[in-house]
Amino acid sequence: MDTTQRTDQQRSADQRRRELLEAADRVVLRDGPHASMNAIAAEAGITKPILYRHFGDKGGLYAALAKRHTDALLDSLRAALDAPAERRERVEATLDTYLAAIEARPQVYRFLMHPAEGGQPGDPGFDVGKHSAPLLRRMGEELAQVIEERLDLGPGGQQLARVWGHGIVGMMHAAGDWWLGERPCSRAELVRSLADLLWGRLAAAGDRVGGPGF
Amino acid sequence: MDTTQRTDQQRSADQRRRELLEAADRVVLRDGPHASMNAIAAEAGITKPILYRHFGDKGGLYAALAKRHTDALLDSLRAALDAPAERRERVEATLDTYLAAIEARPQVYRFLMHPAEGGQPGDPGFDVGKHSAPLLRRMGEELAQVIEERLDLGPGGQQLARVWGHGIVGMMHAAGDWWLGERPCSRAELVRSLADLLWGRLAAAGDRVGGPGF
DNA sequence: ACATGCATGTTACTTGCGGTAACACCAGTC
DNA sequence: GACTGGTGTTACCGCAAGTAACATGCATGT
Repeated sequence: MDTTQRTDQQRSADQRRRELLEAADRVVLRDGPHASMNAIAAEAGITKPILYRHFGDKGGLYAALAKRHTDALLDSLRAALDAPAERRERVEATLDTYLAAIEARPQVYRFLMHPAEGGQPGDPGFDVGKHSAPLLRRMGEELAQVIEERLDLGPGGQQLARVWGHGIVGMMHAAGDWWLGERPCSRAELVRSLADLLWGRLAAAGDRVGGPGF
Repeated sequence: MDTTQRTDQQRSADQRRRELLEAADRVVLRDGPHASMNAIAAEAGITKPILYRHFGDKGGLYAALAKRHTDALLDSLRAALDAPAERRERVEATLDTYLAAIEARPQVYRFLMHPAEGGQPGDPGFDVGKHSAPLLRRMGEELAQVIEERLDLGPGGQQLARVWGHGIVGMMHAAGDWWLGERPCSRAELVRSLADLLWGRLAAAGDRVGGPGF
């Protein structure tokens, strides 16, 4: 077994894989998550079985595709999270980074959020929590880690950080999703409003005249 | 055209529709969102074409099904939101109501959150925002309305309330989804942590030793 | 009584997609 | 020149969505 040959083959295989992923990317970007394996294969200039040899099944391809974009987005977010500025500014930068990303490529975003597969055909249907958008989970965990590292939350802080991580990510996601659909305001306003929410303005707001507040 | 006859037919049709929906409910609860039209028809003791006559297509059936559960859940949430207590207590009650619901029937919850269809086959693929879980949207709008009605948020308050409504719902959803999968703590603890987040504890927390905070 | 609607139900089909089996080609290696 | 391993193909299976086309029960109008 020659090492150089093996390396060459490996490199070429990886190269091929990357090409296939880029083709798949184009198709998903054009057709949305409904893209069929046939269409992807055609875009790549080949036929289905090759895709299956490389990625196992559709879930595998989608997972690989999702990983690429998720990694890229997470890198951006980490950069915003690590910027040298005070807390509020960092939070706003992170929110804005995420929103800018989904605004720039809504198709990709939509694909990442709704893989809509994940469950093996033979599953006894009860895997809630595992399949819902891995991107959200990864972002949640990442943010949780940052929070836990940098904030002093007292006893039980680690768990609190995880809850907050997932909660904040979910807030960002849902608000972004809604905003992307209705565009009721500018991105900057949205960022500001969300940061205000996280800064406790909900608790601080006064009651309206006429009854007890929410 | 006799009115009584028409009414009778209508009533019977509605009755049938309800029966079909309940059968579909059972199947979805048992098999998850992968339930096939054949399976649902079999459960109802009939065959496919009848389902299609009643609901148009699978999306129609799923939409009808989702509406039932969404309405039910929203009623519960409204009750929690309207309880006679102070703001923090209401928020906690609302969070707890939602979490209790998804905890009690994860299959239903999962079905509601991942319809995974929605787009017409002929769509020119760019309807981001419309298809992602109608339940989240409805809850967001509902909460926004409550917030706007009861809180004095100053100028731009209406828009702020909408952002917050969707944001809070998203936070609740994502945290609940994660919690349901990992069960890292009790429901009460989760509720408390999320309420703390909304109450500004993130902004108030002190930096950890060794560097600027998040 | 008989024909006319009309809703309800069926069987049998088409279409399209995920996934696979079997075969063909084209390097390099012994 | 036979052997091996990777790349590629065509042709197929299974399954689920969705659709004709036909059959039946039951009220009505003449």
